[in-house]
Amino acid sequence: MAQYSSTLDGVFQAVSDPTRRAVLGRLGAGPASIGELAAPFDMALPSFMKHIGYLERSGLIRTRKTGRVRICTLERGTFDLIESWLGEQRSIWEGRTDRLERLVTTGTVDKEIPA
Amino acid sequence: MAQYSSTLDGVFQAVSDPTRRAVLGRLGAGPASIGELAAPFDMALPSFMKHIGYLERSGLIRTRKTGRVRICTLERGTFDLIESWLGEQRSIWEGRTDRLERLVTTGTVDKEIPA
DNA sequence: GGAATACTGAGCCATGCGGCTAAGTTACAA
DNA sequence: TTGTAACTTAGCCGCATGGCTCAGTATTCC
Repeated sequence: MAQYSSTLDGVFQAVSDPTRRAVLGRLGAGPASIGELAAPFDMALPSFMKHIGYLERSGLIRTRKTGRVRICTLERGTFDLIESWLGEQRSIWEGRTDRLERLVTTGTVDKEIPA
Repeated sequence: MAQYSSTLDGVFQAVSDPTRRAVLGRLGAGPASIGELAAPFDMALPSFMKHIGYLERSGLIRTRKTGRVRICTLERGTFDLIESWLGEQRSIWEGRTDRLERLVTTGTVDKEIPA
């Protein structure tokens, strides 16, 4: 229901777990219910639901409930956060010092999406 | 000394912390000592050293000690792990089902670098 | 040699994560 | 209306993370 703000922290954390990456892979092929998503894993449902929770809070997926079934869909746009961070990193290597200056003075390279 | 094996788990985990991302940003401009790297952060040195440890274990940086100073350098190649994962993800969206099949049967999209 | 610099190691603490079970709740089916 | 299916909530457990302090080691400088 609520729109979760996607942060690099949250996205990278979400994606650092193999179970969650597998779920993202599956959802890349199209929406699926919790039950379908959970099936391949030898894990109790409540445990699996925690993973879904992280993915949703990170903004990488969205879910909606229809009847007694919850359907999950991929939020492809959120992956751009990762890509743009990679790009920034590489642009630093290239020696574009404009951004570097800010980095040295503020000690951060974070770029968060506006809520 | 030891070559650490870079896994997606480790790399994403390492990169999910703002302090560590800032360090990577700084190192993008060239090697630096622990002291130089730690300076911008309001944090005790041993705490900071833990971050360096994670970065090194993930394979994102390398360090060597010269005299009493430890110098850190970026391992740019490790960033490719992230990029290739993004690429795989996108190729699933494109509908290339070869990889998808493996995904559905094994329940994983992991790709680890051989030790 | 003695002091200062630059880490390093040991260990404590609070919180978060990834798993579990047991007991709800809600919708669909018979 | 009585089940059953598909989550959901609550709460427990052990380990990891991110911070700290305090003490130790190893270089370098005077």
